[in-house]
Amino acid sequence: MPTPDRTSIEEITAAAREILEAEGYSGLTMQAVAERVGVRAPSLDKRVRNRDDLVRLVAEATFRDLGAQLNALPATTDGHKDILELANALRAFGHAQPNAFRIVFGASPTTVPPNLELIAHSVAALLRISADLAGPEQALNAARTFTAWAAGFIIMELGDVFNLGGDVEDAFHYGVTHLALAVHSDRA
Amino acid sequence: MPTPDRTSIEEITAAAREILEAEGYSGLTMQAVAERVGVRAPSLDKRVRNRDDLVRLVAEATFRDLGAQLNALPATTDGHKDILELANALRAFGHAQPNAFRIVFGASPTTVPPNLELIAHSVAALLRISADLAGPEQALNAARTFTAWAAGFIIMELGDVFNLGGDVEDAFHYGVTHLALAVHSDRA
DNA sequence: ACCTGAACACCGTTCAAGT
DNA sequence: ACCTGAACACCGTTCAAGT
Repeated sequence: MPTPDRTSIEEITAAAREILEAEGYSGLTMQAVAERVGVRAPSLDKRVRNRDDLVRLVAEATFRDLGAQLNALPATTDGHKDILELANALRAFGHAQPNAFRIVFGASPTTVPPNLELIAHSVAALLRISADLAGPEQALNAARTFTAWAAGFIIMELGDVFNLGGDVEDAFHYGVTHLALAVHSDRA
Repeated sequence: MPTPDRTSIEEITAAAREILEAEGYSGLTMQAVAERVGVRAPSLDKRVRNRDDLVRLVAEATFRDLGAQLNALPATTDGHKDILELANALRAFGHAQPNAFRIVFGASPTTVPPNLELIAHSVAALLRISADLAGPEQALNAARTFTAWAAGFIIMELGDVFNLGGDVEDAFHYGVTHLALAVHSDRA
């Protein structure tokens, strides 16, 4: 006799994301998710292979949201302005969802890379701006330089490892403007 | 009747570092460390407050080693050469101790910042090179830009999140050379 | 077909009891 | 003074039993 479903992948993922930010990475337990969606822990196994799989679901959903936000930014003809806006948006995203941000950028113990088309779509805006600044030949290198810097900065900021004083806000602005100039210099 | 010590903070820290790299962050358990140093888990409590404290010990020891390695690099009069060597050394360190590297740079769930003098000593070489390239005024901003980029790049590389093809080696070299040019440009 | 309780092997942490 | 076993409250995961 079939039993009606009491939860879904979507509900489980949403619950996991909330718990991750509220309770931290170690607080994201199968039992906590199960309780929130109203089932017992073993019942999650029907939709989620194991805890790593749950983390992967969170990472993919987060990455999708991040890509949507970055791609929705207005595109101007000024690459320097666009990259600053993109950096600010990425930073705001990291501050809003610090624990998910760490997972997406490989900083978490568990990392399962999302599928290629999701990646390609999520980095579209960054690649466009990078090509605009650095030229098509160096677009990927420029995009990776931006991403590495921004992800590293935000992860360190969230981890509270900027401990030598100075203005962190100023350091972020310094970084993005100098990076833009650097990757642009090849085209001069 | 006093009992002779059967272990020490140093031995515990060394064991923890080995286990961290061999078994991953979640494999770094009090029980595993206790077994390796030859005591029962509760006995660790005499020297280590809790698991977070154990992680802090690992982070500090790792940071100390990293600083020593970076400060031991030969200093030339060519800031561009020096920063490339430093970036390469940092990357080699990250590849040799990926899990500890993540903890040091705030990418891990638990982050307890080490004491200030340890930080100041460990980043001495980087600050010298940054001042050489960007001038004393912008040395801290330049150092933070370098560190954020390098840490982000290495964390992403270790997390295997560079999934769009291209040459990752080339991207690293592109990044460090363009960063050096960018922070140097203010002095021109 | 889905969900459950029970069970198992872990984990960190506390604490009274040993030496 | 240090170490231990026992205990407690967790955790992920498996699985036979229920509906």
